[in-house]
Amino acid sequence: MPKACAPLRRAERNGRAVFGVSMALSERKKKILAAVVEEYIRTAEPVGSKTIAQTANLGCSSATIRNELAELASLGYLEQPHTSAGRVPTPQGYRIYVNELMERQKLSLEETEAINRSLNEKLGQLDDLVSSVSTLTSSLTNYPAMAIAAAPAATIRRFDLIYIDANTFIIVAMMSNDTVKNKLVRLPVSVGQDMITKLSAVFNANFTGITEDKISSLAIRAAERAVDDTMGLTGVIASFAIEVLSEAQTAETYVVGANRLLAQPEYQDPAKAHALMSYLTDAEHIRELPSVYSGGSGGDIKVLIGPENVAEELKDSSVVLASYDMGDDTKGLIGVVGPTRMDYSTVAAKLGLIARALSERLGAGSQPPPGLDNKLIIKEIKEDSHGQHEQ
Amino acid sequence: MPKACAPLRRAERNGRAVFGVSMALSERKKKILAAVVEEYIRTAEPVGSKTIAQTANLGCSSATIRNELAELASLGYLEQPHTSAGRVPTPQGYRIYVNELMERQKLSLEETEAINRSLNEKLGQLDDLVSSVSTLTSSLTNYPAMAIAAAPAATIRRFDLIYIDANTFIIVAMMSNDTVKNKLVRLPVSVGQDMITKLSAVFNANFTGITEDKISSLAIRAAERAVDDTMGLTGVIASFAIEVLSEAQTAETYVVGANRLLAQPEYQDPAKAHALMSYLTDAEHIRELPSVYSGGSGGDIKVLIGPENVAEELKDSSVVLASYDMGDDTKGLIGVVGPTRMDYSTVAAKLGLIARALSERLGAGSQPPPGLDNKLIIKEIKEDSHGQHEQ
DNA sequence: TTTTGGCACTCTCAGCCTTCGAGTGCTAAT
DNA sequence: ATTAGCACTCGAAGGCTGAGAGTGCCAAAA
Repeated sequence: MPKACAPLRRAERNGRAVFGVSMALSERKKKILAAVVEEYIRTAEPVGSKTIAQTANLGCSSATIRNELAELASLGYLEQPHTSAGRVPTPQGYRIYVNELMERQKLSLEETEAINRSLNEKLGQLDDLVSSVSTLTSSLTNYPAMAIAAAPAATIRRFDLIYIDANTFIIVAMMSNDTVKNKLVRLPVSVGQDMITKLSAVFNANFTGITEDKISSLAIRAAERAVDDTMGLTGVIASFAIEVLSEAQTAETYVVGANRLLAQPEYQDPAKAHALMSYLTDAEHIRELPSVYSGGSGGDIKVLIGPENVAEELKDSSVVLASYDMGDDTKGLIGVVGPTRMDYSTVAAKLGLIARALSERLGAGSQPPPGLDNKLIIKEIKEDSHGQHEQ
Repeated sequence: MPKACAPLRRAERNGRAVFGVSMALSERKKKILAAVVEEYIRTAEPVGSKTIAQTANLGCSSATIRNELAELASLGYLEQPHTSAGRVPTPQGYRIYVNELMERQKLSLEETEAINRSLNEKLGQLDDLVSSVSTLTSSLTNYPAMAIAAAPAATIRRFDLIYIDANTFIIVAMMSNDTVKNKLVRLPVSVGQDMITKLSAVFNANFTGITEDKISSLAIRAAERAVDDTMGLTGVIASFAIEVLSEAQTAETYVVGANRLLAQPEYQDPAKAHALMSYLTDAEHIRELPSVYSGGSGGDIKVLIGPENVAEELKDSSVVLASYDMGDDTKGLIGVVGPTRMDYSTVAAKLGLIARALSERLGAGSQPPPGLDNKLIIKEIKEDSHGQHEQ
């Protein structure tokens, strides 16, 4: 019968705060809550008083723990699936855990290195940044991951028309966000080099530096007259411009590893898994995430637990988000979805590391390139080529 | 007691062929087999003699059917999950059904139109052809779908270097398969317009029309000397060329709608679903499909039933493949994965329709463009810009 | 010789009951 | 304030049973 178990200070009794709100749990309650959450995260089974008495070594007996558990339950941080089962954290319980109790996990040196290594590799392998980041995050956390690159409205900085032959030319548009878009145009009629030059001039004069909504059919008509275009070439180029602009506006999203959900016991029910996977699969839904992230400024990790999510489909899952800086005005977001019983501390640590690493690489490398090591430059500046896509 | 049930010809008795092999099932056996397969496809439940006696109206009693079923079972076309259950088709049973019994389904006019309409829409909406085709196929069949565009080794037809400012230029490569690749290059040092011109000339002279393996470091060194390059610019451009060439070689693949598996009763077991989904998620695996398709020449539909698949993961699923013609030498493949109890006739019909429609659109539109209707041209020739990706 | 009605038999599935064990809540003692 | 102890609750697992679906076979009918 050890006596190591310090009695509560009077004011703390019953878990009431000394002043006001519910923020004051006795030290012991905190420890117990944390133990329950961690044990439950590990095993996915309701946690009983005995287990806690053994693992967390407060010097209390299971009976004492039982009393504490009952109070934590009446405070709304724990609940019982049924009368004679152990306790399971409620969303509020997880919230307290994430906010106050969870120890910010330090990844081991090996892990950190492993992540850095993968980052280097992956960023080179696939050429679509958003896709690689998402793939990487998913495989590092073992949860489905999403990545978003929200670009602010871009404009076309400059047009180049490359004359190939009488029936063919290429449109190249250099965008304000330093990406380059192009298209090959084949014509059923001949066009001269001079026409191409004229077109180029007109478009550079009238269609650069403006956003999509500023392109009026009037302007297109005007351009058509200006170059004396009877073949609809102006239209072709204008369409390209419009398309490229609207494309630059919509955030690029990627979701990878949805199938990993099936490994989690909470998604053993195929109907549940299906519902969530379908939700994640729709890019529209993913695009809504940044508005949700709003709170945390750069680098911050935001955790949305169960019902804290707005989307009905996510109500009993959790989402962890981190933002990274893409150098120009672009902000990227990476996130992970999982059961509420998610390993928050590890996920948060990994997401944070990835986000920071990305910000450094992209943020730093972008303005003045660091050197002329080909491989590096290529990977850093690279942006628009095309590859095969996973999932 | 109807007498409509024609007796078997003597030679057909016991399902033995008149000459040689097993290809001769009595008419009645065929009808019964087809009925079992179709009923099982519909309900996913073992089919009993009574059900068949009622649905397929051969004028026989259930007892007769029972005898026939027993023979079909001993021939290996049907099996029983347990002694007192109905019959379920074996892979061989499905094979006979697909080869001989299945009526080539004619899609209704509405369906055909619906598909054509979606094709028009989708081909315009998303800009990545392979992705759209895959998405479309999946949503039309309600099974996971994959699409592959296998390109024969391409070469670079021509380089253009666009000078932006002292620190910046764009590389544009026009490929032999009529796609265009580009990259923006930022430099830490200044380059003159003249240098850019020189580089362009050298690369157009020495690095066009060759495949990746023909680019030697010797040639790059030579080019470097030719333009008197001390800044590694040659390397940057060469790297780009190599990358773009190898990228053009690897087949572009896309898999969409893996989550649809979860709707099928045979994948209610999350472990199974997970295994298959993970398999499908890996682009490497998908790239192996064309070799499997080998058999069918263009337009043909190929069906792989259960154990006919080479990959272990597909051994109790089926795959339906169709190829389409992408105009140039490129062949595309679309496919659908599902349980062996797949609705082969509908899926085959839909896949066929999609493949034919694609071949027409892409094959026809490519050589001499049909007219100068912008929207159309844009969609048909379009190939390289970049959008958001589903899934 | 083929078909058919009939019957015995088999096997699964769903429901019900029982048992077992984990875990609680309460109480009395410290 | 803590704890040991005990009665109690409840779900999960196992066994049993009856119902139902379906078969296989046989003898009679066509």
